[in-house]
Amino acid sequence: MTRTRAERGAPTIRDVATAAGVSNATAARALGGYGAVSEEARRRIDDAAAALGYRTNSLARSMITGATNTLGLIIADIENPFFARATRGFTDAAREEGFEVVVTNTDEDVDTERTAVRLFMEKQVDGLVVAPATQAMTEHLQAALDAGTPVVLLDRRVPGLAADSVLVDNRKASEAAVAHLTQHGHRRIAIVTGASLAELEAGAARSGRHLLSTGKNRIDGYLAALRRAGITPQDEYIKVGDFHRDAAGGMTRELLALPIPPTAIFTTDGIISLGVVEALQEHGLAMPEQMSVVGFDDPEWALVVRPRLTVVAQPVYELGRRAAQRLIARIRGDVARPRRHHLPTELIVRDSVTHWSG
Amino acid sequence: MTRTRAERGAPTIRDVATAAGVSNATAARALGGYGAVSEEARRRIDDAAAALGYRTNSLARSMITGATNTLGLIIADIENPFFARATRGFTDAAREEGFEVVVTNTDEDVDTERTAVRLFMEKQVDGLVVAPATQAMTEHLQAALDAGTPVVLLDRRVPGLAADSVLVDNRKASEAAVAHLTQHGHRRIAIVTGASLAELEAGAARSGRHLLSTGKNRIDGYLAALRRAGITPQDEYIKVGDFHRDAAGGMTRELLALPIPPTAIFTTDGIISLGVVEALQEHGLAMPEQMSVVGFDDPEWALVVRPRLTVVAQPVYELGRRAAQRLIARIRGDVARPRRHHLPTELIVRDSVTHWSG
DNA sequence: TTGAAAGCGCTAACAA
DNA sequence: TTGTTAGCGCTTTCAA
Repeated sequence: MTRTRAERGAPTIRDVATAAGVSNATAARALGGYGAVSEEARRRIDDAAAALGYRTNSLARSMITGATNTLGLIIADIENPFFARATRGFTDAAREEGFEVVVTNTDEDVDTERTAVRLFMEKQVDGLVVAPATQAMTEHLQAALDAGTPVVLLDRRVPGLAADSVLVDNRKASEAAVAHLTQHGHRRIAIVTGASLAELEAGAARSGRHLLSTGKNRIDGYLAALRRAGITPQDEYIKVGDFHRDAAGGMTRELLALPIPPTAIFTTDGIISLGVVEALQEHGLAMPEQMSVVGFDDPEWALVVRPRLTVVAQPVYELGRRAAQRLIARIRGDVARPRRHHLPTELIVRDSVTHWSG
Repeated sequence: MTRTRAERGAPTIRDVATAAGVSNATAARALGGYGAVSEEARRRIDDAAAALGYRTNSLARSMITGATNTLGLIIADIENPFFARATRGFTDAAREEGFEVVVTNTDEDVDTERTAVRLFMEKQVDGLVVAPATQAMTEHLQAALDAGTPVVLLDRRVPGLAADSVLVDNRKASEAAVAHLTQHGHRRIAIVTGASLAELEAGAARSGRHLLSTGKNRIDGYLAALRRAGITPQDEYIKVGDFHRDAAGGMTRELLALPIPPTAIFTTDGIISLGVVEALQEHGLAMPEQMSVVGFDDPEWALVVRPRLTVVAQPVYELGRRAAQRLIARIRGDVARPRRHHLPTELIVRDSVTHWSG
């Protein structure tokens, strides 16, 4: 099964050329759509190609042109609706421009990410979009850049890396979400958020250092909103776990078991929102009367759950599109100074927040 | 930006060989991990490679070996949680075996599917997994097979195509779901289901011909369950639209506007379930008292919606894994007769069905 | 164990 | 407009 085309009997340009009675080069020009070919020759070549069932070998072409028309996409988890939607935006935009997409999940693991970058580079992808698992340990991204492969960061930034990033202003968006809570009289407000494996292991979550830019900015926004409202942040209201539903549920139960539990929770991601809402329901807590909730990202179920979930939504599909567009611009030679591309967020007020006058 | 490696200054095996003072061939053997190389030479080559920052060009390798270690995955929509989860299973299993994955969305469009197959073949993928948009017009799949590229079908079968398929017994699963309804006394049971664009345009939905094997089998299962219960199927209770939430909502409203509306609805897909539940809520209908619902697939929100959704669940992740495993077995030379690989489904009884004694 | 040489299927000068 | 001739970077005989 591991044979060259010829061994499998697949016709090459040479075969087509012979059959059409022209030279190798002429057939290549007609089939490749470059250079000048007479009508007459083109017809004979097309006929011969059709008769033989000729198919281009893009590997051979890429060897010479140096372009594979393929983009690498490195994300944490395609199953996470955020990444699924961003991927959709990315692949749609890529296709519009004639590019294909190779995808890998890292599960927020830096080693996996490193391997993916290497593999994609070896495959000669024309560019990479990465949602990096950490801010530190990103030499592999720098190496890609050094090798001349454009890199665009999605959803997360890496300070010091000369690459475009496409994301929302997470700090501002979170501040708006939490301000919505303080404006409703809440003063005991918890945050349930996620971090990558490496960071959790490093205890970074605690210290607040090395957090994903996104996670860190969402916590910062939370803290800023509290401060603005004259509220002193409390450590036991800040929960950092991994990006899974069960982890979020566990953190919620810890919050509820506190001597003085919070009256509101800010969840920083759709999957976390799900875990939190589920745990609150299991606990028999009435939302929003006994517990208000604001989520980040607008999951598909936000409208069918009761109360309907109030959220800060980001334009996820557009994030993916923009990442592709920026990357392709770079591939095509754009040498402008790399910058941060911020897309707007929107606070969507529904029913999961109520006034607190405890 | 479209330059060969040499032009970008990327070192090749030749460069490493020169630096290490050995021949091209010896360096290749050491770096490629094949053939015999002395300890001494290997050390010098590895050092030189590291010093130069050498990276394999897998395109060149694939040209010769005829294998790209890449699998093509062609699905309708990565945003659909069913496909997202299947994709995750697929890529996880592929990676375990040393394969990478290229993905494309077809949106159930046959032309897009055809293009994707051609592109992937030109890229010399080692094999293809396809969730085909139709049963008819599948010459492109036959062509792939003819060219020696293994194909495995995911979730849907194509009669007459000599390819493995990995899916559940949709007829049986649907029959079980609808039987659950008849056992609860329901006699006016509707089905809301999806079909591909081509089929909808062809009016196939009406005639029941050319439906996706999966869609068709789910309708057949529904009809069988009705018949078993001595119920005569009614055309106006059979709704076929596209695989989108809004379409499902629209069909639900049509059902509710009927002179004699159904007392229960069977939804054949997670996204459709969402649209249906949403429309029922908007309509102010009490579930399950005024309307019972059974869904196909177990969406993430099934536990946070009230009533919690009763569903027939399929092992989606495992479906993706199995597809990858079958494909890789084929790539490695398995020539057993192609067969259907059925995975088990499970009826998960929750709260969205109640007895009807109208 | 090593090296020389051929060639995978295609594109890209260059000359005619 | 066409053909000739070199390769792209690697693997793979074959002989030494």
